[in-house]
Amino acid sequence: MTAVLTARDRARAELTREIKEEARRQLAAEGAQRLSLRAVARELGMASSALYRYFPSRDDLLTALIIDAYDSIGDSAERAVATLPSGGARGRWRACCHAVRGWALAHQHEYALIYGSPVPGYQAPQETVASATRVAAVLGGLLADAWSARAPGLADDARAQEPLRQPLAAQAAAAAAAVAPGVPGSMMTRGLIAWTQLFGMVSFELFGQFVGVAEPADALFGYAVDQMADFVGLPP
Amino acid sequence: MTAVLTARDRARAELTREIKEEARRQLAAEGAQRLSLRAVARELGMASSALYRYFPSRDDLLTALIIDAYDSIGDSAERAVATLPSGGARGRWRACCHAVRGWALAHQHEYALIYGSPVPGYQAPQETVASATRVAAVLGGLLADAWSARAPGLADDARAQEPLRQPLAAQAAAAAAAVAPGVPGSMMTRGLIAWTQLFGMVSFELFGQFVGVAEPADALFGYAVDQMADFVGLPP
DNA sequence: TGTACATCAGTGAACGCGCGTTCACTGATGTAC
DNA sequence: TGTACATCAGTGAACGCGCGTTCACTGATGTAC
Repeated sequence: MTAVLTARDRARAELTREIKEEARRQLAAEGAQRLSLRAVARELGMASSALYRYFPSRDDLLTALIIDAYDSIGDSAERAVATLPSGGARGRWRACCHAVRGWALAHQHEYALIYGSPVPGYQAPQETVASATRVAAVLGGLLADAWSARAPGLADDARAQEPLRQPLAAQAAAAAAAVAPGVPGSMMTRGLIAWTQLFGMVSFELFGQFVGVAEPADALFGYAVDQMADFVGLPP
Repeated sequence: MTAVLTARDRARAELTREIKEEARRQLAAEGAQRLSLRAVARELGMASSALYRYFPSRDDLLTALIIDAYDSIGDSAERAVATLPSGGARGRWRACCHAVRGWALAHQHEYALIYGSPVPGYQAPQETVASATRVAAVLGGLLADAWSARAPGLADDARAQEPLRQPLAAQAAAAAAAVAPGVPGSMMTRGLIAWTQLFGMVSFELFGQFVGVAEPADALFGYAVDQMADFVGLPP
């Protein structure tokens, strides 16, 4: 046994990647329900039974794709924010929100896989949680930055510190502890609301609710992003 | 030919209803992808080919269910508002939002059918639009009421009349003309944002994004509804 | 370094399933005269 | 009111499809001595 990968190990890693890539291609083309092990194997020129050496079942392949999708959109959001280290909280907020929408438009079926209706009969395992949290963590980080850099004594301050009732106060405190340390409950709750607004709007656009109402949705989206930045209390 | 329905006509109407009912039952139990004509026929004790006398294809049955679902949630929203004729715009706003969430929780797969990721290969025909608009029309109606009953000269007034850039101004004007006559563009745009927030939050709750974050989501939802009422400019 | 054995990847056939849709048919219901 | 014909509902068999998964197998790669 050696620390260097054997040829077998390398081949295995390589093929695992290829299987996921082909599966992702089919997912993008046809959607999750149409994704079939047999079609993936066919496209890869191997027997369908061979895939079982790599993924014990179709659900496990789906899980891998789900994790990859969460990581991919999380990456986008993180990179968008990282390229603007000095952009101010609002600039980074905008960048993050637009990165989310951009990723969603470019990966519609992957977006549907993770933010759309759950695949029937499929139960997402615990392993997806860490990846699923990344976008929320970026937004939460911005709230935390803005809060810790606040000008003390502003009117916003008071509003951000309105007391909340239980169980909302406890939920907000737990969420803040997880993604936005130091942020008070009321501001955190507003952050949660803005979070649902962001994905609600992207989903409406992708899933066809904007047909005849807001097409293209670029302007509405940009406006909403700024309104929500105000709403959560980011400085102008 | 007579105005009275023949026995044949009555039987046909009856069976059409029964088919939709059974289909809805399976939809609720298993989700849209698992809905099959054969299973419906089996449950009804008839040959699967017999269903083709009533629906030319599976997609047509789906369309009928989609329209029924939109009408059902639209009914809920309309009735919730109608029972509070003197409740004030905010009370009716709350009632409408809670009716939407309540319906969604009680009809999860039907909700997913109309507000979740589109069924692959299925294209919603034009006939669904009228039913799909009903909830938005209720919310828009509340905006229109609040706007026409406003106390002139308030600060809110000015904010509601901020000018918008194109194409947002045109989209907002068209939306207002459709569901909220008289409402200025900026207020209408806020209404659209609140609309996406409402369904975004319901979808997050139903589709599992709140796991470990906001469970139960009642308190957060109630809070968000009030925040959005403020946001669109409803009086307290 | 060479050999004997164990591990693993990949094959191809098969199982068992359920689906949407078509079609020629039988028998009942409705219609025109 | 009675009869001849047309319309329609429902049947049952069949077509053709694709799927996930299992299993006994072959041959290549890795490991221990």
